[in-house]
Amino acid sequence: MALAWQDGELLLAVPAGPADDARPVAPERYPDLGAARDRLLELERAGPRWVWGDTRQVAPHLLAAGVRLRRCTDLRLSRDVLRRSSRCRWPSGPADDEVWDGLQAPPDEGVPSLLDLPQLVTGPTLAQVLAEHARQQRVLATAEHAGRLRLLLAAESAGALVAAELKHDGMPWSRQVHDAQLRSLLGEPAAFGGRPSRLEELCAEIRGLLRAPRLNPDSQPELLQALRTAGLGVQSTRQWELEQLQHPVVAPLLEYKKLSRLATAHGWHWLETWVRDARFHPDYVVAGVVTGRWATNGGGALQLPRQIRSAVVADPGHRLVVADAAQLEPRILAAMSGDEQMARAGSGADLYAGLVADGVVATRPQAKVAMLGALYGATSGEAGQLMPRLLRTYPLATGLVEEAARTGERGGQVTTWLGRTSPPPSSAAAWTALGGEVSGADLPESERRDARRSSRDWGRFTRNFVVQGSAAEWALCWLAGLRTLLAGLADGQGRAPRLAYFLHDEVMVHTPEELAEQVVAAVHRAAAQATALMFGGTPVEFPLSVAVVQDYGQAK
DNA sequence: TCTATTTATCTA
DNA sequence: CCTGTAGATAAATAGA
Repeated sequence: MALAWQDGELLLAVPAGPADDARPVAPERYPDLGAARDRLLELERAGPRWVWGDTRQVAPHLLAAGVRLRRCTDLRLSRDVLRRSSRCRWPSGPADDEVWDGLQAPPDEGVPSLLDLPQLVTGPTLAQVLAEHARQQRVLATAEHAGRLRLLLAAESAGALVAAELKHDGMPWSRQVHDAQLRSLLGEPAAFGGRPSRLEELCAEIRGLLRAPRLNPDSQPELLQALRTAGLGVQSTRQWELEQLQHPVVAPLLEYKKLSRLATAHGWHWLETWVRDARFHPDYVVAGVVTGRWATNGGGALQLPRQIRSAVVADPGHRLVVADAAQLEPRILAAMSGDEQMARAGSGADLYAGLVADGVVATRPQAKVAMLGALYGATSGEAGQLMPRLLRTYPLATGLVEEAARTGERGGQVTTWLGRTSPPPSSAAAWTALGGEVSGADLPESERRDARRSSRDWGRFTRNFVVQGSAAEWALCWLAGLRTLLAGLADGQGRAPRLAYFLHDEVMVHTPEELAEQVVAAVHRAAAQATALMFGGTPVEFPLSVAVVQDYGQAK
């Protein structure tokens, strides 16, 4: 069931017979989405997987028309995965590269309407959509672990639908609570974009203490100069370095920096820009991070400071169900590597407590440091010291990330559980230089040192890639499954729970109060489904911490 | 004057 | 010998 915008029309290719019947069919043509709406809903009843070029160009208009389709294949996202994956061979030769590589997110001009669609949308033609889909199916037919790749593409495409819905539905946001919180922390806002009153007070205090009456504390060079003139031998103005100092200016300066950050990143200007109709409408970028995590375009949705989370308030008669996957990355590592010892350590709700029980470390904070050190590639400090025991106790789990690191250091590429492959290292020169040692023998020492360093840097990247990327896949499967389960829920008045937020390993659902317990159950079911889909009968558990709250500030 | 980089701080 | 991953965002400043 393929769909494309072409020459100002909506074209629909509906297969005449069974899926393997390749007879060409004449496309159905509609002048706009409104005209096609009833036909789309009729076809949707059979539960098809819709195929289109780019969800960003289709879903906003479907949502504006009140149409929520269940399943799709986003050919742009699928193509990006398949072209890079080491589990399959992308064919060489002409492949409409310029069409697919040039796809841009449509401009964000408020709510899309039914009428202005054809002008806004430029994308692949229906013929190009069908050709690309056929190409991807051929590639999948001969792929290794094709089932995993298909799961990844389905999850990624479902994620694209979720991202569009999150933006459309928005996150409940209380201007009143946000404004009150800003006023209590920052004081009165300034009329002409100047500093809020509390920041102005702190600025005056800092200027007095440093005897620098014209100092702008937002200017790093000016501030550094002023600190040195006051006799403080600092190298930077970073928080951790300032904290070491014994000087009356430190306290107001640190407070100024913290509040200044809040004012500029999530202050009144942010509120005006991003919140309308009591909803925050963030612009998520699916697979915007190389590891497959999501990114955002403006609005800072993935960096909402804890200070203002209490402004996320459920509507009257509603609740927020906030769930996060506890210690997701180490558990993913245990499942991927089949490390039964680590699986046992994670059999309770707290994997770090399990590490203590295994005698690897003495305390829970040490367990956390050691585990993160293994995932990130720490070699020194406390994490480095704890590493030998971790390696000995969990040889399979730690072996997997060590191997990924070695591969990266050699300039190789690594692949996640479902099949997303890391990019090749950027500067080929560094690898030949390192390379090994043979060809690099006549290079100056400084260049060999640079090469060794970038080799190790890349090793840390590939080490983390396999775990972060596979965790992102689990989270995507969880999210997609939850979306499907939520679609079946509604209260007596036809009100439905809606996904409201997604943050790497955390989801939020905005739901009518009487459905809250069903949503909690759905969140758990979706997690169990994600685990089974990805890892079959793994002994590794993926516990959630779930809270039903009135506002986001009450969660965690 | 406009664009690119640096610095700092926020998130998992 | 090296000194833990992935990002976004804004303001100030450096450079064309």
